[in-house]
Amino acid sequence: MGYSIGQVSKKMGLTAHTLRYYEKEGLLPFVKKNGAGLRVFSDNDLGWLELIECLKGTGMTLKGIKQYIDWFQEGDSTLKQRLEMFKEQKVKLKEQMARLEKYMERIDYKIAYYNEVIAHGEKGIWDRNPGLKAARERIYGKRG
Amino acid sequence: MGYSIGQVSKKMGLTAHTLRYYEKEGLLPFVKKNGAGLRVFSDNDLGWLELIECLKGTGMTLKGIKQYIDWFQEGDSTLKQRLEMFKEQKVKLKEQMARLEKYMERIDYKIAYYNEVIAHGEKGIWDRNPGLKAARERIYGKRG
DNA sequence: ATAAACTTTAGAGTTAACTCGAGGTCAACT
DNA sequence: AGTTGACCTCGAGTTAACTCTAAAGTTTAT
Repeated sequence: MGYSIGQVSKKMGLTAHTLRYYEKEGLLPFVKKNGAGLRVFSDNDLGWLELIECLKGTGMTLKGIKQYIDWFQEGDSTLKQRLEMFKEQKVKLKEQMARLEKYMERIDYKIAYYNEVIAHGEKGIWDRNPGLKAARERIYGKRG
Repeated sequence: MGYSIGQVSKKMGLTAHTLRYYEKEGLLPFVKKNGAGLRVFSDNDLGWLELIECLKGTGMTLKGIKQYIDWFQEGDSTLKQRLEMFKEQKVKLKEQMARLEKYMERIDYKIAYYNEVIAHGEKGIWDRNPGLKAARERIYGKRG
């Protein structure tokens, strides 16, 4: 029910330093301290950390995340802003996913290319492997 | 056949400053200069910039990208390293894509949640909308 | 009871990746 | 001839997000 900073550090894959830094930046306004001044994280705090991970992982800055947390703390008057923020984040995320698909194609091509060159040398590679040639042209256009 | 730094800047969405910075860091070893000392980018250079974008976009640092370019310039003796690098990058990219799918679920949930709260208030939300409740439990587990 | 392990704060330092500014060259218009 | 605009180099400055240190207090294990 209550976790030390070290336990949370392990669970979330963040250093204790980073957790304190996040708190200092206003990202963890709900974390309590016990009588001795040690932080005690609740399950709810872990939920916030997962949300922070999600937003950070989809390209939001800590400042943007803090904005959301501030809105949350302001209460119901900011519901629309918060919804809007997630909608924007979803658009960005979809773009990002599309970009990664493209990158994956390019990397797959590179892997196929290097496999081919390592196996049979560079000479005559396009005649030998028309599929690779097609992939190359799909990705790079005429040039390369 | 030859592009100025300004043209490349527009084409690639990078500032001229950034392009010069990349060159200084050893990421564009093939860019030529004309008699007046102005950079002249070729189509091949644009290809390199696209690869840089791809590797950067899949989480590689500029230092890592430079490593690849150095290997490339060393010639055939580094073919295996280069293949290995792309294979590793592919693994990371797959992980990243899986992470983004998770994040998308969470964001979709948040959007559904805020839509519901804005439309009908927070009271009785779980009874009113069992699908939302199920989504919530799928994403957050027991807590929230 | 005492050592080892963990946590605290405040503040300084680091890293990656830009980002900018000053001062200068050069070609093209007016 | 002068102005405009794009380009050059060099070096300094900025930003985000950590990352670390020191000195002190707390908890846990023997």
